[in-house]
Amino acid sequence: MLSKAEQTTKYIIETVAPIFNKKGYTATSMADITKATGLTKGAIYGNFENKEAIAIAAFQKNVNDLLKRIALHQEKGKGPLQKLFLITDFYRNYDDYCKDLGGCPILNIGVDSNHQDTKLLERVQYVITKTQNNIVKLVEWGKAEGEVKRNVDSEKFAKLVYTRIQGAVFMTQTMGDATYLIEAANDIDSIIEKELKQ
Amino acid sequence: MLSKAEQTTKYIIETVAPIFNKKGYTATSMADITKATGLTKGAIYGNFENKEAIAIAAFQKNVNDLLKRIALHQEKGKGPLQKLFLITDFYRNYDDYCKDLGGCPILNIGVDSNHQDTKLLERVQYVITKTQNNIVKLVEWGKAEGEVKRNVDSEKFAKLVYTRIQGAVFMTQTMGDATYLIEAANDIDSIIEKELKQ
DNA sequence: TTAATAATATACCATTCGGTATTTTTTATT
DNA sequence: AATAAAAAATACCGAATGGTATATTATTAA
Repeated sequence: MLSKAEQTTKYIIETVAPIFNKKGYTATSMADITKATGLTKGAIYGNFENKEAIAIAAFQKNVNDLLKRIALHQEKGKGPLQKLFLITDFYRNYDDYCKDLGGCPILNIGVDSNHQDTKLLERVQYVITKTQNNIVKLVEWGKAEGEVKRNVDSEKFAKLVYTRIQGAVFMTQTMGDATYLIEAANDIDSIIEKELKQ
Repeated sequence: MLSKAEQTTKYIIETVAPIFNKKGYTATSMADITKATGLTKGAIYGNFENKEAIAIAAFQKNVNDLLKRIALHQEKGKGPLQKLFLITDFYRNYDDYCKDLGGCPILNIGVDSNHQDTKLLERVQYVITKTQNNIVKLVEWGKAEGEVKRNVDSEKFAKLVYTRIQGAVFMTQTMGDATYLIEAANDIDSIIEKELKQ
């Protein structure tokens, strides 16, 4: 059972996560936070050391939710190739997923934290690296299973996939046009078909 | 000849452009501006209506410079295909180009202005649309010259190119790794070779 | 050279900023 | 129900915020 403080901490993070994601670190004020939560500064600073700690917790929350959802979506398939297709499939509806968050946290905080907050930037870099490694593992698993050609450069492929997706995320988000993401997903799928599949 | 005020205006924009590009609209303060320019608020507000006007002028400056450089680079080639290759070639060194600016203005201001400043966002959207249209025109010109296959979807190709590049820009910028941009350029080049070339 | 005008500096405005010490309220334990 | 401990509210801090009215200085044209 969660203590009162733990409940409040959780409530603050959940309430404030989309605000930090939309406005960025500096542009989000303590007033924004107290107003949104209905709590006073005393309550906020009783649960967090400072504003940066709230921002980091908010980003972490958004990312954890995201990674869980991707992992969950992948469970629908069994082999490495099926799971790869399910990753691109997840991003087909990523625009909808992000709407509640106020945009993609990796993109938003990645850009916002650059030149501004090293701690946050490092966390973004960590998540990107981890996600790319997951793709690498799937490809290597695919090779072991005989589903994927042995000569495929898994690292290069993972970079391509993630870069292609994040580009589409940016375009969809700033142009307000979801077709960028859908076309990116289709594009990656056909690369898998043509260049990976054994 | 530029009047005193015009000189000052130009000086302010040039000085302040990288600051807004790095920190974003809200995080850039008037104090940042007066400190960087060595001018007082009187001088700044004598030349600009408000902070937003400075931010817009700064973004416009960064974009105009960028578009000029791309246009200049394209002049090195003659036909439509050569000019297409020169676009991707420009982005091979885009990381260097952006270092003085403090990042890619399209990416930075696109993300920063979303949910924050409609005027700025609209300008970003305009630049993206214009740049994509330039690629469309090159492909169509290529068809007319017989250099490009008739069945190529020029709109789709332009979206792919721009999305692929902006994704690489984001990755290069946040991971501090220029290979993303280089691999994206190589990737697009081989797409041109395989799918566009007659 | 002088007068009109344009450009910049100064001093100040109310408001908001992130943060904190203290008081009050709520919760949990006996 | 009484008490100790935890959590939240209040009231405040100095500094910084964007913006402005006015004073001063520099430029320009007659």
